[in-house]
Amino acid sequence: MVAMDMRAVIAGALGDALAKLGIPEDVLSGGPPHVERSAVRAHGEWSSNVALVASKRAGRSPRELAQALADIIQAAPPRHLRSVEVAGPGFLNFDLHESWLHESLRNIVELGEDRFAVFGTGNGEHVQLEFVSANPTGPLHVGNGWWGSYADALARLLERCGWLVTREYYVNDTGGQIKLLGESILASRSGRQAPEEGYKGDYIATLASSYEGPEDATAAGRWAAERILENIRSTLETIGIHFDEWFSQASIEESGAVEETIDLLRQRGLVYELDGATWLRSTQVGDSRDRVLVKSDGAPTYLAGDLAYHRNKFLVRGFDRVIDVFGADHHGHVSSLLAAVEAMGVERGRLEVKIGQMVSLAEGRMSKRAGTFVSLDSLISDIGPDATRLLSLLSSMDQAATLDLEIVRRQSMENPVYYVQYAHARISSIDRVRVDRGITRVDLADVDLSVLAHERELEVLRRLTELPDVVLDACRERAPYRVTTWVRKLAGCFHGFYHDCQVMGDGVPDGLMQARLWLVEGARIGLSIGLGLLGVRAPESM
RNA sequence: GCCCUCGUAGCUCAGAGGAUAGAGCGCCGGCCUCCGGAGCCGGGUGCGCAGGUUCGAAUCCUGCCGGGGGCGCCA
Repeated sequence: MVAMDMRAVIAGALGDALAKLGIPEDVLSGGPPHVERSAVRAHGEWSSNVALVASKRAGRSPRELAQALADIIQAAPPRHLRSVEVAGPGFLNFDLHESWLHESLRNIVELGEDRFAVFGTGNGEHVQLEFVSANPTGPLHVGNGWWGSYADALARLLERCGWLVTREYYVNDTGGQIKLLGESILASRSGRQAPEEGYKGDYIATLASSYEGPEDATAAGRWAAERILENIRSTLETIGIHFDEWFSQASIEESGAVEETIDLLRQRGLVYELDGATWLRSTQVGDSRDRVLVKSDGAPTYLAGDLAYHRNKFLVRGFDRVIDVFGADHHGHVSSLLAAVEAMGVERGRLEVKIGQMVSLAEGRMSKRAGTFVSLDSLISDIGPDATRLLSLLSSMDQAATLDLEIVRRQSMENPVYYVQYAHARISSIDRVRVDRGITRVDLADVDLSVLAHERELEVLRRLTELPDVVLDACRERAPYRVTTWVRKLAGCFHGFYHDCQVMGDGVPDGLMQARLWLVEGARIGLSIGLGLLGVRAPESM
């Protein structure tokens, strides 16, 4: 069954009313009509701007048109409608009877965690999500965790909205960086000075002490990269990030796919030779400068490998859509990638590149040079996996963020992680008390929900009804932090309810207790879905 | 210099064409015969600047100012 959709009910009533006035719905000036939740309670539960956008077409003033629509709707009101009023410049405000919220709660409980706020928008299309993809030359930093948490939460949103998602890590296991890594290992092993620009962390010495392979930079580099990658994998596992595929750059270079890709681009007249190197004429497809594909020493550039990789994604494996999530430091790479992929014949729009902004810590700049580099591992052991995820998903990834660790170290309400998890723990606690007292929850069908009339109760219910919109918006906007914002609001409503409305107790009549038990169950479902999307545990006790 | 991105409360951030711009922290003050006080309630400040589009702009467009990032035969 489908969750009750009040927007559809109201939009339907408006459509019928417009039809009665002889106004076609599809050609309105001033943009599409909206039916949305009122920002202010005094404006009813829902409101619509339809009279504002249709007034020119109708040849009547917005308020006049709104009144005409209101009259028609009043004459045959849809279910749950208490009143419809014209307000402001011509808004229609719909005030609903609380039965709307009671029916919604029934729907939510019946659908449950697995079906409430689930959509088929993606239609089973296959999306490849590439993220983290950090060079296996050192431990992950805080930014990798931040962008990784973003991407993984986005994957969960896409899955809930009907896409099939492959999570993939592109492993830069070849090229100059690996050789440099190997040189650093070899230098450390024999007590020599690390090479200029080489890798110098403690992990280099640790690795070097157990390296028993040949005195060959590439061999040593590959050996070290494998071990570092294993550590990266396990770090990501601790914050709930699991990849379906670890795609090796070396494998694509060795397979001949790079040459095939360059041939493909050459056929389109986009490749030329200069100074012994092979160049991509990317300026012809919208880039700011041409780029080298094959260096004069014969080795392919990172771009060439990446283009072959993207050709593989689209033209070999046939993903319908690809989303790359890169850190801000990969920014310079984006325009050439987009341009070249389009030049391969992949329609613009099938490749999306999301760039995460830089992250800093409130208690000190994060800088490799200054030696204040903070590893993701140390962050996780400091504040825990849940806080690491939630902190990363607190705000938009488009904005450079400052993480305040002091707050999430506290075990109190100021800490958003505790705030939302505690709400869930309280729900579980209520259920434990219920069982201890031998109270049975009556079948929902036999419970009268109309006794839920306290403002605290209604707030929780209203919030719950927003979740489907939140999921859809967050997915479409690629903005998982919107789920976080909602979860925090729901938790807030729940704490307020819990404070003012005792569920079980001497003064609480049986009927009200039963209704409240179901409200608590609804809140549990909403919190579980939200936290699940964020990859944050929903604990039963804390 | 060019490209991208972001400027919202003292701080960290929501709001992304709608009506009176919201939270948390910090600061001040209330509330414990109560399923977990790890909580709840109240108190006030703000859309970087200037134009434009629109019935309506924090939101879209242009310019400027400011922060961050990028512009390698590195990845």
